[in-house]
Amino acid sequence: MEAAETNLTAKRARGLDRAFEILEFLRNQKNPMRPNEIASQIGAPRSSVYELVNLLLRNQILEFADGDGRVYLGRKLYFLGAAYEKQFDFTRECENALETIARETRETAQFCMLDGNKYTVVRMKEGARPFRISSDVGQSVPIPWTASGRLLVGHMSDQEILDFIPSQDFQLPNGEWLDPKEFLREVRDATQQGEFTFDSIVDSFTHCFAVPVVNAEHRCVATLCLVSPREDGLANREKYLQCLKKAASALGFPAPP
Amino acid sequence: MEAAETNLTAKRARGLDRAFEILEFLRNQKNPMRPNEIASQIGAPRSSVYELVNLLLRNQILEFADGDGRVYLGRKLYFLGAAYEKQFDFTRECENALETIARETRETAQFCMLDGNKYTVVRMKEGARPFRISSDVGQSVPIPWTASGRLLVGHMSDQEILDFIPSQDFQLPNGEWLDPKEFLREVRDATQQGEFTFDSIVDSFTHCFAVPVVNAEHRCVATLCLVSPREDGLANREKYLQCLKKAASALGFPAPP
DNA sequence: CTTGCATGTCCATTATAACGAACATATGAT
DNA sequence: ATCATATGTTCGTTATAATGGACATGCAAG
Repeated sequence: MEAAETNLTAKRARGLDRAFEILEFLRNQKNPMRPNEIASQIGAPRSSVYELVNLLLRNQILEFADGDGRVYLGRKLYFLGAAYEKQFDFTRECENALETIARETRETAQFCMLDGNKYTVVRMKEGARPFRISSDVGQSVPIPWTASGRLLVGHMSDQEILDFIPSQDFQLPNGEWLDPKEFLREVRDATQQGEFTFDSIVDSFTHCFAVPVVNAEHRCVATLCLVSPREDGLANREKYLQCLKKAASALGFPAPP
Repeated sequence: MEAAETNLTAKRARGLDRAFEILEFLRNQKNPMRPNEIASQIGAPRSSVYELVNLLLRNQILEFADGDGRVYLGRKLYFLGAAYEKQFDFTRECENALETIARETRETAQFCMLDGNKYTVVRMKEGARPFRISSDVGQSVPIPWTASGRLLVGHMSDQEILDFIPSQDFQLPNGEWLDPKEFLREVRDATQQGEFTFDSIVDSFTHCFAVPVVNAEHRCVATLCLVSPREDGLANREKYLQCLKKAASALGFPAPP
């Protein structure tokens, strides 16, 4: 056939990939949905989605969520996730660390990791202030928007980083574009210093602190961070950083992910 | 072809099913394994397993666990599991319930559900005794071996139950066989009473209490149970049951799974 | 050295999975 | 009544995924 020049000729997607696309989509929607709706939203053939959804239902990876045909993530995923958590048991130590940090600083403490090529808050402990600053656990956020992002990609080469982060993620919430060169500089700097702090890009009133949690190979596999009102952040900078670093070094991490 | 009489002619397995078979296998092994090893253990073609493992690695469903080719359940599963947990938020209430029960009784309290056609402990709070009785969270156990099992299948018909539970699961750990008829009687009785207690089948020194946690349709979707030394169980029977039932009725459950 | 085993890669074959399009049905708006 | 939209099902076609077997490598036992 002639139209071979662009290989965008609507390739067939693999069942496995579609399946995980469905799971990821439901995770982002945070609500049960109809197969039909899923198909149209993710741009997949309906017949394929129906078949996959049935397969996933059979495996308890999905479950019917209401008596009305809507499906959502299933129990099996919980069990598998729990098994992961048990093996790489960051939770327990992590919870302690966040507890300590939140108590000592009275600010909101977070434990963050990469989720694919996005940043996400895995665990959070809100601070003790009357007006607390918090964010959603499990949300996927563009890496360049976050302080932690500067540390989490520190083990990659410049080229790898640029290939890894979707280019549109350099557009900040206010519409401005962050120069990738500038970002790379900050990455190198942050990684070398073992810290990164800045006035948050995603709003106008918070200051963010991030320090790396490293594994045996000295690779940053997660971060501990603190979100504070700007003036308090500036006033307590050294104290906060020290608190974070102490907690981070106490978190012993095993294998290289 | 002639050999059509048995359709055991080594059908091709579906990628998705094999994939989940791999995940489930790793979950049971509780340890990272080589693709090769996985293939031989689950009796799947090596080439298929290698291809699937690579696909799963790409999707972060699996991760390399040591620098040595071994793979284990990945971070994405944790995130998906967390999303499930958030939607059907049994965890928070559940933790409270277990806490209360364990405090009031000083015995080990558990929150249990079905995992496919097995019984599993989802959450546990150990009691306050000098010698505590506990069991592994996340282990799959034959339904007939447990007190909770009598309640968890209560919504099915006799025939459905017998089809659902693998027949060899009626063989108890000591080798004896439990008569399915007897089991069905106990199921009906337990479901009607809203409780089941017995001297545990899996050991010689514990007594188990189980009460149902029901959803809006009055279907048992989980159980709360208590594991105590036999004499204490007998001595405190009414008190323990009342404590469990109070906690169970406080656990409000939403949709039908 | 040879042999065997465990591990990983590559490739041709063919059973089948993903797909699109047609069909079926209900619901609500015009 | 008519149309549009959302939902779910069925089926034939064809691209391709699952498979077995050949090949390559490293390592340890004989």
